[in-house]
Amino acid sequence: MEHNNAELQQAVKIYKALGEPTRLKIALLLTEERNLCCSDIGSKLESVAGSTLSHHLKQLTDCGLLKLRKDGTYIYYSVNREIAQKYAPYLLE
Amino acid sequence: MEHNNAELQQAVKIYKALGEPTRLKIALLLTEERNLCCSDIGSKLESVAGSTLSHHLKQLTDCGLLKLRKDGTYIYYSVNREIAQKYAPYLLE
DNA sequence: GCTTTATTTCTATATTTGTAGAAATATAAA
DNA sequence: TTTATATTTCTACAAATATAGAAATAAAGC
Repeated sequence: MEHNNAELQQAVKIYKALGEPTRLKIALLLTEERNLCCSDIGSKLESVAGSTLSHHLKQLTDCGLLKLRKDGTYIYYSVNREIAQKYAPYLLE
Repeated sequence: MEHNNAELQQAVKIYKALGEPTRLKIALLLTEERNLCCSDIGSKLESVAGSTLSHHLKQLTDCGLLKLRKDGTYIYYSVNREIAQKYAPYLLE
């Protein structure tokens, strides 16, 4: 097994990110529909403060699970399908 | 997407279990080598108290990721490869 | 029976984490 | 420039969690 330490740490980050109900829902939303922005996602969830959402999106992005594209004031998020395939194909089912 | 609520909750549990360094290491150990008992695992990790290990193994078992087989005083753990394949094939790489 | 070994449960504690309000930053539109 | 919208950062706090020591439980061997 060639799981070096850096890869192991990334795996922990990814699984930690997905091991929380709101973040898993966000990840699933973004596999169904690409290019949603923060407020789009907020409106599809129930009662999550903007600051909380931002915090969750940061974790999902930092671990490499989400890609983002900035456009003006908006930031559009999508799932990095390669990473999802490797670590959590359940998302893509 | 047919992710019903029960399945979603299991997914959260699985990813939460894997989102912690010690537990991820345990899961990886058990994909390499089947049928290790609690104390075998303890001796392959560094400085983890028995009670802590028991706690981690419970989480990994409760979410369905580990199977166990009792034999006398020993409990042998193995990875449920079907679950791993679905949720975290990274473990099997 | 007693002793040893394996594991769990109980209890406590320090740390991490999810949450949101308020203030700050950034960009666009009027 | 002023206003509105999108997002982040700061701050605080309650809840969850990882940890381990001690006691309890369970099974095997003597």
